[in-house]
Amino acid sequence: MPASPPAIADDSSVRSDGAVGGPSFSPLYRQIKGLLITRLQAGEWRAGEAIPSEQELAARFGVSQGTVRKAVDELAADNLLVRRQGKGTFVATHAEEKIQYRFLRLTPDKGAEALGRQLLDCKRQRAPAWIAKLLQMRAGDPMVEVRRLLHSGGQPVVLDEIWLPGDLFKGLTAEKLNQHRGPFYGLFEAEFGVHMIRAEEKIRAVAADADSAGHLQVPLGTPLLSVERLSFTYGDKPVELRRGLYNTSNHFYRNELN
Amino acid sequence: MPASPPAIADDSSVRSDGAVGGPSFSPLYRQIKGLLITRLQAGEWRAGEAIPSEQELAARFGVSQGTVRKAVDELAADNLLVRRQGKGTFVATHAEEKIQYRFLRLTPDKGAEALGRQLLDCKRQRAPAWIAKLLQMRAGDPMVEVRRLLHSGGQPVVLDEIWLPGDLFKGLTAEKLNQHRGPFYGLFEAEFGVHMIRAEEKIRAVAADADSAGHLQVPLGTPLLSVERLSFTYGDKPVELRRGLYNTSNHFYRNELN
DNA sequence: GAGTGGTCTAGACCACGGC
DNA sequence: CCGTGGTCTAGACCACTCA
Repeated sequence: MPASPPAIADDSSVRSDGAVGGPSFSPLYRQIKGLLITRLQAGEWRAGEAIPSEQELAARFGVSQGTVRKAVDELAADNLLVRRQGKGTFVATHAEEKIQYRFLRLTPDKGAEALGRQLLDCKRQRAPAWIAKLLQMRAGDPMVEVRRLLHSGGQPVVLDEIWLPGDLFKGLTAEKLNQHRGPFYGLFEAEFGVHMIRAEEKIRAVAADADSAGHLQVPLGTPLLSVERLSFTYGDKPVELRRGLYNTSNHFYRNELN
Repeated sequence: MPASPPAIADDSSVRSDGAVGGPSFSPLYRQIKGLLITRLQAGEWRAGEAIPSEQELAARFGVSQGTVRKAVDELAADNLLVRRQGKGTFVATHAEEKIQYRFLRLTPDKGAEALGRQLLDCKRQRAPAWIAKLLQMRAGDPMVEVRRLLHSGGQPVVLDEIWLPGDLFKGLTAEKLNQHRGPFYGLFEAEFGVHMIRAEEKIRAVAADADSAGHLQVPLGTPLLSVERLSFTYGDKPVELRRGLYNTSNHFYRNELN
């Protein structure tokens, strides 16, 4: 194929012109990236599975391997895909990763104790307005509410409240959550096909109230880290709201700035 | 130049072999990247200035433009360089950026008030052991200590303590800090040639003590966000330690997870 | 040894910015 | 108009994994 202007042989309408009023230009590799995201979203390949080789994708889309490569490069940089030389390119997963809890930035001051989990509660309710708004639902829509504790070295460290859209997590029960090993996000992928690919957190310092002080075994009024997390799947669709209270007397929240 | 194995025509010894005991392999573009970092570190191009064009660098290093491109791509991803189509590639700077305070993650709950600064203190001291350790100095080495407040809408929001190696910041005085407009990091680049390119933060919730409560105008014991930041220049050399206490009643610390 | 991703090259053409 | 970075292609060869 000679160096013809961007045009994809597969499907979906794409443009290469700079027509007035539009996004004005989208390089080929971004269009390929978009197609791949669509496929991922549709569940064409499951979490942890390999996607087709670059050669095969190039043939399928009617572009050169280099163009597919650049699309895959970006998806790997976005943590949607994982490249493994000699083996292939795989759909990123929260399960079976060496780093458990990919989104949890809590670090112990010393040591590296594994975290223990204790489920407190799991019930279905109607979404209050403020949660519905963040999850882009309507107030009163069905919602799942989960409460749990994370322990480190026998001491409770994190009290989490988790809210999920009811229609996406239909069969979710306390039993399922208890049976499952590893992070919830692994379960969400395997059982409900929901991939968390990105999240935004808002962090504040707050004083422990009666409930949190009780669960975290600290005096009333103890300063705690409040971490409000909104997680997104493909297409920037919010699918989980979480509010964690962290006891930071022996742990800290680690962050890297670039 | 035919497709000969990696070998740089410019200078510096590089290897392409997989000899036992070494790092075993370093692609050409990474070696180029290393050379560019060396140049940046040496101050060959100042903050905000353009570096030579890709063609020129390719000629200088005796590699193809594509290889230089990949090196520059990584440096841009690391925020050491900024690409501007049609204009050139520039050395990243904390000054004259639209986003002031590149490393400050504090966000107001509503509005977007500009931050006011108030210098409290600037004195030269001898480094205590714990600071010296983090800054990779010896205890007792000369050190500059700065204290300042950040205001938002007339209210104090952040109390910062900043520690800098004395030998790197020789002429730093309260007067200089007060005269300067914009973030300290801009001044550090222009006056002392010190570029902050990366930082690590440890975040905790703490209770306001007498000093911080006074400066932030909150009751004693108010929960505050404690943000300890260690900043690095080229070569992962730590050059600034900072401890900020944030009043999070009307602001939050924003973070993005990928 | 076959198949995968990873590197390097060379050349053509496009988009953008400023003269 | 020219020079810059940005895209796309085609082909060669290298490094890694696994059967």
